[in-house]
Amino acid sequence: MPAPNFDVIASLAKRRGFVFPSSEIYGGMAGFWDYGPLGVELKKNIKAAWWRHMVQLRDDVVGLDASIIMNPRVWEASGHVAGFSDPMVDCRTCKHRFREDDLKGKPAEIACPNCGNRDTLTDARQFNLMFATQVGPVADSSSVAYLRPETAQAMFVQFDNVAVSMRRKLPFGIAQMGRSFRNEITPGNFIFRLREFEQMEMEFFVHPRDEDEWFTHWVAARHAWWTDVLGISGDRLRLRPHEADELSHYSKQTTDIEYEFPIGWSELEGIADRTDFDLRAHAAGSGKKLEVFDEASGEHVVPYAIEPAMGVDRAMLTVLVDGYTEEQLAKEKRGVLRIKPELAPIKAAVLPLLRNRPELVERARRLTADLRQHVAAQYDDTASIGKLYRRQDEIGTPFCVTVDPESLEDGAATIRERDSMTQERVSLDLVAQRVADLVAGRSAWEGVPREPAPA
RNA sequence: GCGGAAGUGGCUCAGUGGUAGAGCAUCACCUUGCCAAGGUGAGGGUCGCGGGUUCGAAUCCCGUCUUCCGCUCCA
Repeated sequence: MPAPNFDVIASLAKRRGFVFPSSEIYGGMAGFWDYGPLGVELKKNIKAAWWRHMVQLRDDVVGLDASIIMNPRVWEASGHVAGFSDPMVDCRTCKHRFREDDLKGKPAEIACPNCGNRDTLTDARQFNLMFATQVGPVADSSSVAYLRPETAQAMFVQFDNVAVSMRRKLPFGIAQMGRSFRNEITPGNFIFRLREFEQMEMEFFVHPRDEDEWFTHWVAARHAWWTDVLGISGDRLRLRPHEADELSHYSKQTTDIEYEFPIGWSELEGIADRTDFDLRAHAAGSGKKLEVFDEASGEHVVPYAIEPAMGVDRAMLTVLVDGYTEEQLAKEKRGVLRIKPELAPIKAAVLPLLRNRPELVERARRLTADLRQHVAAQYDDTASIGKLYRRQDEIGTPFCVTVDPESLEDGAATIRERDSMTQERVSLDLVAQRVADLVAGRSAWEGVPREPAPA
């Protein structure tokens, strides 16, 4: 079965409380979306899985949580004020659009490269992708500040504070997750391209001589994370090295991790070799040295940064798209969200077989409270048992616990697993622990490098 | 931002000038003994928003917002 279209996922996401259009009752807002009750859980779990792998399991990466608004000089030094903008020129005749810097000459003086007509090109229109705001009571040019278009810069700007306070030597990384803002010309494709989004980025600082092997290491490690931790289908993922002419101004080599969406292969994460571009830029901009002492060579070096950078929202979209399947039943089709238990918003649902038996309902509710001590759990008795299963299948709940009249006698309940459709009878007192163990056991980490690979 | 298409209850859609309908979903009660059973009943839309034409507009016109496709861009 091919990956479902975005509208199928967007529909499910809204209907079941994962993602809502931002400020929908006022007509919405392009490029902005809200995460509903289940969406916030799924997103939180994805972020936790990243942090766990990126920071907790490694002894060479530390975290950072920087402010969204920084001194505007940060963005001047990084090149974003000047370079994070795209002067565009349109052809009024053939409707083609060009980047101004791709044109050979001034728009007013040349013919359209596409249709050949003259006097048809518009003037270049500036489009800075950074949102600007004002800091302080007086709104003038000196109070202009920007919402960060990426989280990365803070890790370069705070490089020295982190290295010194944490007594770091090369190689080491700084990881950060947080909101970024870009005034995209064309947001869209559900939550694929947003104007406000959340990034998870890590700058791994290495000695320049180790650049290539660490780059290779991180490409492999990040790919493994998508398949093994998020459980994304390997055959819908690919690694795509950038051609020389598509590299960013700061990058020496970049490899994208792409997923085959219905809209085509699209970038989920980029692993970029940013060299010493950023540290040097901020050293020059601030006048403060950003370097480390290398004992082996007895020299001060400006480290190279290998950067795995991904979008949280895209990860969530991918988990939904990749996990969604439809099964054709006798007269209806059922949607099933097959996602890793570790990521599921609800780990277990307690479903009484009958709801007109007070003692049964009471026991099931008590079991739910029990489960909540271990995992996110939910109680539901508002439909027939089959329908209750379907509901949970559609939102990705891996385990359903059925309490039946026999439970009151044998003190046991049935745990049904979504993916294997197997059932096991477990003592009521042990259900919570058993579910917790199952969730942990089904979220294996095999194949994911936990230790730094290159010596 | 440009070109094209679209915007009716939570979802999918019908309704093209005369005071909003269906299926599914949701809720309540009854029923229901394991994978979207059944019965009865209920709630929910003024038709994206604003303006105009008209005795009267979801239906015509203008504007606007949003969504989708393409250009473009990136996490």
